[in-house]
Amino acid sequence: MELSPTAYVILGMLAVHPMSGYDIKTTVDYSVRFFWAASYGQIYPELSRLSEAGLVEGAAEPASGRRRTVYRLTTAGQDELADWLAQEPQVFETRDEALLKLFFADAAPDTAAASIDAKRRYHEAVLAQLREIETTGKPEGHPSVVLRFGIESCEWMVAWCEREAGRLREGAVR
Amino acid sequence: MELSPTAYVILGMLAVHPMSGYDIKTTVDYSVRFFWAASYGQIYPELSRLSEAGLVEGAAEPASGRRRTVYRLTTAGQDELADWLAQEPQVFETRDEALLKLFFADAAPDTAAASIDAKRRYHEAVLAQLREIETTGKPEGHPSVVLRFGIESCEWMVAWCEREAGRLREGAVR
DNA sequence: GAAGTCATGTAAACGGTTACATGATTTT
DNA sequence: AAAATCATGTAACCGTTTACATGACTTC
Repeated sequence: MELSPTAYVILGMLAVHPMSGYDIKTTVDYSVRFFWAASYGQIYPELSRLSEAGLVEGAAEPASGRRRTVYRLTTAGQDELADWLAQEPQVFETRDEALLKLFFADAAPDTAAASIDAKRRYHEAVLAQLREIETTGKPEGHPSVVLRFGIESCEWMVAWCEREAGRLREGAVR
Repeated sequence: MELSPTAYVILGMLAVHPMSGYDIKTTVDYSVRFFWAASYGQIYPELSRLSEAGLVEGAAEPASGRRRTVYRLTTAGQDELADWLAQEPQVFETRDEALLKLFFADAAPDTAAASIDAKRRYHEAVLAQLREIETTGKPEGHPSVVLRFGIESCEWMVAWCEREAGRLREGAVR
């Protein structure tokens, strides 16, 4: 079967434990969104497709009066997820507007410092969120490895921005 | 004016010196594509739009019989680029399928090593390309700062993958 | 002569975001 | 009573990729 990576995010989340589309969105926003975001506009239609394909199964489980559909992985869904995990990852993409502006900064050299600054602040903000997740969530297993990656790579990014901002101030680039 | 970031990639490239759509694509593939890719399907229509908006100007400059349109920035285009450079960068996005698979690897623990391995090989490949660009292109000014960022961040990524692969082999995660 | 490169462009499809709509429950 | 949260979904739009089409010149 050929599914979009975002479909596998859903399968992966349901592998941990059954949950609603709303729960999936909340969990994604708390975890993988830093390297794979997902919106309601994807999650709900994708859940329908996965259900039709027999990879997940939804059951009405109203919580305190609110209608609610909790999905769980089927055996076929577990197999599909395992197959995907065994395949070589293909997608490595970055969109970094700060690097883009820095690259073109010869056309307006006095903007370079602000671009590096914004990049530093972005990574600092992510770092704060990840540290929050580390202390409140106390993740284990492979998610904790990925979280450590996030924290350490952000630390590296912040350090690079500080170092390069310093070099700019010294006039090393012009 | 509200343009897509990819439009600014075009403006930025033309700020260095006038060139054709084909040249822009070649240059992008050799430089910013690691953090901002662009395809012909974007470049040619975007050049038309920018031309209509008066930000670039095209002139027929056939090279050895082949028809060819060389674009250059207008004064308005230079202003537009400078305005954009002065604005705070907004887009910071990463899509990393290896981290995604690693995150879900509790569902198939023996796949984790291969995902980290693939990530390491990806960054090694990029590193080789960037080092090639460094030796053959000898970039200066801000592009060289960005290139150094690319090289050093890739080195960090490769080192992280090696370290974490080692920890996995030692059975530190399960 | 074939393959590769220079060069321009379009159309379809895809993945994803944003905004909107709805409505119940819970918290302030 | 109002604001926030839980919960589900759709429609429009946007940016991007991929595939295709065309054709001339250059290199092997």
